[in-house]
Amino acid sequence: MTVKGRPTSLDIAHLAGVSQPTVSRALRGNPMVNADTRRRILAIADQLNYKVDKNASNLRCQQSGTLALLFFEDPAPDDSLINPFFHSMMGSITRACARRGYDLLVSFQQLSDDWHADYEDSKKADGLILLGYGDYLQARTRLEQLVRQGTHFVRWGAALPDQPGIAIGCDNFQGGHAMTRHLLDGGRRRIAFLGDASPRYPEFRERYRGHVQALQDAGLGADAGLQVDAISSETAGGDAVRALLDAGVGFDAVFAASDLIAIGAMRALAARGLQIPADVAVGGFDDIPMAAMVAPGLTTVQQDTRAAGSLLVDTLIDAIRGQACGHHSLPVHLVARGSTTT
Amino acid sequence: MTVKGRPTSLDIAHLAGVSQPTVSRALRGNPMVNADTRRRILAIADQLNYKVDKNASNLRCQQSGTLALLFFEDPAPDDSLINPFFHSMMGSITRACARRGYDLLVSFQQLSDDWHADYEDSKKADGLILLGYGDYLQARTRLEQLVRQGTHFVRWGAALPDQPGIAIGCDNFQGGHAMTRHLLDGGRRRIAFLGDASPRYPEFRERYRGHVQALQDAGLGADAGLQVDAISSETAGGDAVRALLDAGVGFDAVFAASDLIAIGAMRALAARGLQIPADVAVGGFDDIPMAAMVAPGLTTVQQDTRAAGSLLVDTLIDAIRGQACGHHSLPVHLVARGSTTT
DNA sequence: CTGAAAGCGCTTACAG
DNA sequence: CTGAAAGCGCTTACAG
Repeated sequence: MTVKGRPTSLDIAHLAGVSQPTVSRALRGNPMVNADTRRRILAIADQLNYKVDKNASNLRCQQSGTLALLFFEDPAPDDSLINPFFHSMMGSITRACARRGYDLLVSFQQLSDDWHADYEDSKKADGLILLGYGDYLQARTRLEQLVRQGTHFVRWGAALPDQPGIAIGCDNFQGGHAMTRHLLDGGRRRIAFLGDASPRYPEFRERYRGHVQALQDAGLGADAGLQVDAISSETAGGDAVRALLDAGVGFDAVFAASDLIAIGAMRALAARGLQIPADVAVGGFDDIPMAAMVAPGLTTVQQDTRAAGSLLVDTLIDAIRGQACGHHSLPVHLVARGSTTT
Repeated sequence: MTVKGRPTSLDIAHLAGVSQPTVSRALRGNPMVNADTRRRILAIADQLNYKVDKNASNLRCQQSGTLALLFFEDPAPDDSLINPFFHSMMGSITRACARRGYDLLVSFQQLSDDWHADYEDSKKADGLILLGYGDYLQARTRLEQLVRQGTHFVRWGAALPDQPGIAIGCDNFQGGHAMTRHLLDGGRRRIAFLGDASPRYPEFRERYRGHVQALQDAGLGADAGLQVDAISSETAGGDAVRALLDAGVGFDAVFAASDLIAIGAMRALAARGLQIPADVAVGGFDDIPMAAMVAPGLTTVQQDTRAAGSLLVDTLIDAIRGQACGHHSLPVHLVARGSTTT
């Protein structure tokens, strides 16, 4: 029982003495097929290590059983670290896809370029997952274009009402609020916020809004001089702290909009001889693995990447199947470590 | 100029007033096509946002323009950290694929399960890249099966002569040798080696062989009592150090077969009140981002993941195109930090 | 330089 | 329960 090259369903049909469509039916578990016939077919297929040709099958069925993950990275000149938070998301998305029986195409995109987002148009994928697309205002036009084209997609980001497409995110406002309340509870009063709080970065902005709300809840006002823009990198965190120190702005705590910023800030503080948390408490956001490794451990707001990955995949599959779905935001969880407590 | 649903090449043909094959030729850059005709076709295709249906194209051409990355992970009960080294590899493989014009399917595999390695059989991918497949002796049977089936694949691992398929790895022997020489140069004489040195983990074994060779080059013998098995995790590193201390084995340096092991070892040493590097110097392997973050910084052997990713992808594509290729090993580079020097 | 024809390997109505 | 037929959207000899 041998066949030249990879076997086709026609080869199986010949060997089983049935027609090719019957092989197809048996393989797909069509209940109409006689049980004996099915068994014979499956045995032969197994023996020949036959696998359905997905190109043929997908062409006929007009779908691919595949999702595409578009991961956007800054074209950093120094080839610096990708935010480990996204690594974690990528892992959970991969696993969620496997659970749902979808394959996953992964593509790293340059923010500067035109997006290479034609996986659905070329029928290689049934939908897209967008991760880390940078400046929201710049991305917005392209997101709207995807919506217009009828592309199925979900993105990780701020789940705000007026945004195009479907966004899944964590409750950034709540996270920002929790961190600042935690710092206030520890007796801190002058809390610097490191992170871009403009509409370009809606997630950071929400964290900042939560921060301001917590201050107000405590009867305090937000000091604009204590907010410093920073993108999510260690370098930016160090720069922000140095800018504050050099400007002579007094502060007893730092709330960094991401752990990478926080870690950069911790280094810069230590380099200037400041003790953490004695002189300055530091809080972050994400709970990347490094947060637990640095000394002292970094207090941070944990995002549940496992739930996030599942929800992204499930929501996208719902959208592909034509089920209406909207934004969704996930609860967060404060993890207290040595950088804010003694 | 509108079309119901996603446009096909036939739609373009109608609009351009040519036959469908001419559209196909124009789109693929066939030089036979009249320049004016081509321009007209491209303009229409662009306007309709037409993309070639990859399922149809791949079916006809019998290839997919896609590679599959099989990433094996231990079914760790605690959902612990994936070795960050593999994250880095994944990034460089993704980028290398993009450069070569291939798409990349990513699949996380459970070590325990049967491998889900039928991407090539089902024509979803032209070849496989294997990363982190655990115990080599257990994997060997499956690797041999892939070879027998004629599957195109490359794997990251020890590039040793008698292994099935094509392996790309770093020069583990050289790396092991360099680290131990570095520790000896620093005046250390009792160097514990943490890592499984059995044929189950050929990469660790090579690192160990390099270590032993460096000892011999210095006129020293290897003390079997100083080698402790450990898989690549912080937990295993901590366990190994505690086992040595509890057994009362004296040592003034630790050479961990991976950075994760080293970091676990550093924590365990610190917990027992030992100073790094004063009491015990610590060296690792991989140069994961955390190695630079821990205090003191971890001296380690850097693997060039960028070159590795490119080489894996290039070699696989060569193999797919029928070009003979063999194992390949990449140079390594010692990075000295505070864990071994003052 | 271009068109008519065949065919990649499936899946799914349509008959029987 | 099963087979003959059509067709998914391309690409590539083969004619002209």
